[in-house]
Amino acid sequence: MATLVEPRLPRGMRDMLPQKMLQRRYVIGVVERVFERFGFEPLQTPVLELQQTLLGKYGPDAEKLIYDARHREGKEDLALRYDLSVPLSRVVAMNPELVKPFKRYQIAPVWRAERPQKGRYREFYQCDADIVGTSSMLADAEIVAMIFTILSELGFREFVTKLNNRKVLTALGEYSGVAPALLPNLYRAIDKLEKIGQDGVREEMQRAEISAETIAKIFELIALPVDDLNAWREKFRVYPRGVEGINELEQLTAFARDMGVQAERLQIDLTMVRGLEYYTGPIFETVVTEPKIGSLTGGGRYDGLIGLFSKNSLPATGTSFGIERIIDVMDELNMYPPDLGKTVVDVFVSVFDAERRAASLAVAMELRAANINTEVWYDLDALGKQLKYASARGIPLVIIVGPDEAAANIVTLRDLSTGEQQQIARGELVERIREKLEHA
RNA sequence: GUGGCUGUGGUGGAAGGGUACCACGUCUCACUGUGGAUGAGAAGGUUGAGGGUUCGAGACCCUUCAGCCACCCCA
Repeated sequence: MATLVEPRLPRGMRDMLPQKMLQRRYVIGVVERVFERFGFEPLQTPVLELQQTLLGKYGPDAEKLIYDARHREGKEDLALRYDLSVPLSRVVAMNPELVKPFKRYQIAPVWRAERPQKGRYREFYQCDADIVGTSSMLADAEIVAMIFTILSELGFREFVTKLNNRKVLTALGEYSGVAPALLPNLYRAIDKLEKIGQDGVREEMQRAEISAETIAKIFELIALPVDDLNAWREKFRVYPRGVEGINELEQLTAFARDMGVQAERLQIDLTMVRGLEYYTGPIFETVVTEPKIGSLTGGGRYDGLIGLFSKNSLPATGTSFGIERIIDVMDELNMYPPDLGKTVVDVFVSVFDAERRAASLAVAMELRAANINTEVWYDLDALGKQLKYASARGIPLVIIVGPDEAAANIVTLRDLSTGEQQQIARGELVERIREKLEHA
């Protein structure tokens, strides 16, 4: 006798039951449609990559979270993908014939062995859209405009995209004279400004052994008004990368405005840092402020990444939507459209008795042939039981084919939401049900 | 990865150390050509797992796993 195995899920992973899948499909559908409206095309890549493809791309902290995926007896060193940008870069490097600029989107699971929490899972979907092969700030701006379109269409009202530039951060380090080895610490500290305030950041820097003099210089910079880009340019006069970064930001926001993005939705934040090591230019992060739920997207320009896979380096920029967080929030606030049903099934065809079963099956198959999602009942049970089932499933329409109907060559159509019933001639079956579904 | 909190049948909750209870849900039956109602009944847990203390543990201790929160990091 086999011993029972306790059914359990691996840490940080979850099943998506049908009800949940309907919601996910809705969100993903919105995102997909907008991606395509902006000219992005789908791409799929294997969930496994060679370890060498992934290693050395994300920085040491992130790298620890990569799942090893070697086959017991296999010879290849494999890993579960950690994000979608690195696989994209690999694809672009392997397929030089792709017409540039290459715009693709990918909505697929990635794996990170982090400690799970609400809205943070070890297996989660990323929704990425990237543009490869242009250095134009218009590409970055288009990404930002697209983020806004998607969030608006999902029903979010208040959000703001924070913009910064890696070049500015680099210049900030140069200007203040931080030892290169301490740069990551510096960035980490700065990034917390909003959260822990100036004093907190100062303490953090002191702990990171950044000299008092350096700290003073950094605060001198941070204190500059963010909207006065000229002041920044002035400070960075002898640090051309910094000026370049500022210019890029200026251009990016100008382009975004040309695409109808409201000025107050863009916030240049020279203290915003994104962790991934491969970013080289503008970086962005969209924060939803009402309701206050924090960062829902993150992205930026990574002009060097493809060059790690190919002699022909190509500039690239893109964003990733935190779709899991979006779904969690939409669940909490019930932001799904009211017509998002409980089931995909439109019609339930009841079976009256053995004599009438063939008639019911014929009706069901006719509806299915007409592309109407239809279920039939399998056993010979009382009508009441069948209706109870349809009702519990949330199926909107029920068809009854009993002796009376068979004799008159009609069927009875019951609308479970209203309780209304009507007789329909067999010949008009599909047509009438279509009408009914459209009005629902 | 670090720290804290939590862990009881499918779900939500209850049980002052003495051998698990309630609600909802599920299933069956009745109401028998029509559901979400009602009535009757049933199944389902050894209290996340493992060990210990005790005459005796869901309750105390240890270990472990998981979830949640904070940190880290990030989507």
